[in-house]
Parts: sequence; C-alpha cells; structure tokens
Amino acid sequence: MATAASNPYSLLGSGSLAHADGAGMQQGSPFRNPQKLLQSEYLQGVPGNGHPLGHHWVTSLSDGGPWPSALAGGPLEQPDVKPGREDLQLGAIIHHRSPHVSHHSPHANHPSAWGASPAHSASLAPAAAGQPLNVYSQAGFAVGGMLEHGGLTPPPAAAAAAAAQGLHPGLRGEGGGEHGELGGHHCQDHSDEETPTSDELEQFAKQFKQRRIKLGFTQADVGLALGTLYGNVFSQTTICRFEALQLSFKNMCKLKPLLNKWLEEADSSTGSPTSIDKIAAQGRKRKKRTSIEVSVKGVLETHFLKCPKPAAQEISSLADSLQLEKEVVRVWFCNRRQKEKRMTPPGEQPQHEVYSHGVKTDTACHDL
DNA sequence: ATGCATGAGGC
DNA sequence: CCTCATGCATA
Repeated sequence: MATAASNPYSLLGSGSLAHADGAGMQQGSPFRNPQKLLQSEYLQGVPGNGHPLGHHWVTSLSDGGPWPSALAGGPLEQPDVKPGREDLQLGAIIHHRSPHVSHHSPHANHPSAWGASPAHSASLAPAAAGQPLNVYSQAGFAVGGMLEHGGLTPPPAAAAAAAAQGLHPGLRGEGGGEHGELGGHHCQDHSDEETPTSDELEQFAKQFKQRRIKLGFTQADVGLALGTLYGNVFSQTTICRFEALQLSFKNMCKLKPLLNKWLEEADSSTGSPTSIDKIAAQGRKRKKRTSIEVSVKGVLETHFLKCPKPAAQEISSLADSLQLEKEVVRVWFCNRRQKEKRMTPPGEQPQHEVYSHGVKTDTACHDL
C-alpha cells in the first residue's frame, strides 16, 4: 500500500505520521463485524443498560434530540439548486400540521428510537416531485460530454428482469409485531409521501435493495441515476447505507422519495436511455485516510464509553498519548457519536420498543 | 460494507 | 467545537 506517496498531506511537516500504514495491513481482525466487539463493550461498559440487544442508539444528548421528533422540522426538502452543494439542512419548513393529525405535543425530549411515531406534522414536502429540475451550476469543469450513461440504462441482463412489479413502493406491512407507539397513532395511508414510519422505511429499504438487484443495478448506479434524474447525486456509500438503514431517521426520510422515484423510473424505462450529464466536482485533496490500529481503537472505544464527548483538552492529551493527531482523535469521536445515532443498532434488527431513558445526564468526565 | 474525512450550519 | 449529511478510499 502506498503510503504517502501520492498525498501531499502526509508529507507535511508533521513527521508524526509514520505509523499506521505499516500496521494498517496487519489487521487480521474480523472486519465483518466490528460491531460485535463494540457491543460487548457496551454491555460491560454501560451499567444502566443491560439489554442484551444493547441498542442504545437512542441516546440523545440534551443538546438536541434529533431524532424522531425531528420530523417536525420537515425533513424532506426538495433538492434545491445550490452552487457548491445541494445539501439542505432542514429546519426551515414547518409549522404546518396536517389536518388529520392529532398531534399531541411531542416533546422532543427523547429521541426515541425508530418505533416512535413520527407521524405528526406533515409538512414534509413531497415536493421533490414537484420540481425535478435542478441545475447544478457548479461543475468544476465542463464535462466534455463523455458520460452518457443515463440514469437508467440497465444492463442486458436486467432487461428481462421486469418481473418485480408486483410490489409497490408504498407497501407497508408489519414485520410481525406492532410496536408501542409513543404517540399512539399513526396515519398510515399515503403510500409514499408524508412522514414514513420506521417500519415503512425498513420495508422500503428491503424492497428497494431487492428490486435494485433484480434490475441489475449497483448501488453506485443508483446514486448516479439519482443525480442524472433529479439533480442529486449520491455515492455508492449513501445508497448502501440507506439499504442498510444506517442513516439517521431524518436522512432516510429525505432519501426515500428519491429512491422511490428511481424505482418507478427504473422499471418503466426499460430501455429508455435517460442520458443526461453528470456533475463532476472534484479537485479537493483529501487527507489520506488514517488507519488507526486496532489496539488504539480499543483505547478510543474505552474512552468513548466513559465519555462520549471529551473536552478539547482531553482530546489533546489522549491524542498525545496515542500518538495521533488531535484532529484525528476529534474526528474519531465525532464519527463514533454519529454512528451511535444511526438506526440499525449494531448487529440486531431494529427492535420496536422504546426504552426512553432519556435522562442521560452528560457527566463531564474528567480523569486527569 | 465501512472507516476516516470534509464542510455547512448552529450555538 | 458540535452535529449531520455525505463521500473517498479502503478492507
């Protein structure tokens, strides 16, 4: 593995990075499920939480229960056109409750898990459907017209695979068990618009994956197609995470309509080359991925359990003792926290039950 | 499929 | 500095 050969970053003045690369390859660890390990650690590390399933992604910090209730903020927004990036942080649309929704005051205090009925407030805009056209006015350079692989140009193999139409997108079926809703109601009626429930998302993700495969598309294809079709390109990573329910609830809600549309397009356009262009925004030099040794990761994990949000100084000393850049450690914690908030708790299928032990007092953990 | 990273937006 | 959405690079 080339070390810093091609990246300017490593060559910087900091010679402190002569590390991981060598060790990086020696990771004979079971990468299949690193989560297992985490899980076990959690169990022993988290006293109050002895659930065998250990799903405590419900953890939410007081600084903002992002989750289920977040829907109230209007998670879905249509892709707007923004030079640079088109990501939209929701948060602007709102107070607009649907008439049929009773809406009890959902206290955003606990970020209950997925089982929570996010059904209140329906201002999510299905608008994505309204105006599909977007112009990405920022292509680093004009594409000389090379990529004309439309969003949908199924490989021959997929051509015959049009049999999957039996299921429709909006199909919601209970996986086999109602979950106690917090709100106690859900308005399940519309197939796709409105706020989906976690169940719906689960179902959808599953179906999506199946169909996608049947049609012969890769996750990357889909990501690209979304871009050519609706203006929002996504990477294979994102599609993958969607299918695996590894995105935040909000994020899942935002992507669902898009993917849904793609599905429709996909099976209908069996042969119509929706060729458009694609955007290419590159040029940014990324820092080479620092691979952290397993042993070091272990240490970090331990610290994380003790204190998921270490202070800057603590990060510094930790970084120092681990011989890592402070930034690396900081980012590690950020990512770790994020992971904690995703669905699909490590290993298990999302359970529908809400253990709202929302009172997670952030204890400033100091140990110096 | 995932780990580490970037960046916008928010306090 | 954090959160959150996202993705390059990699195992």
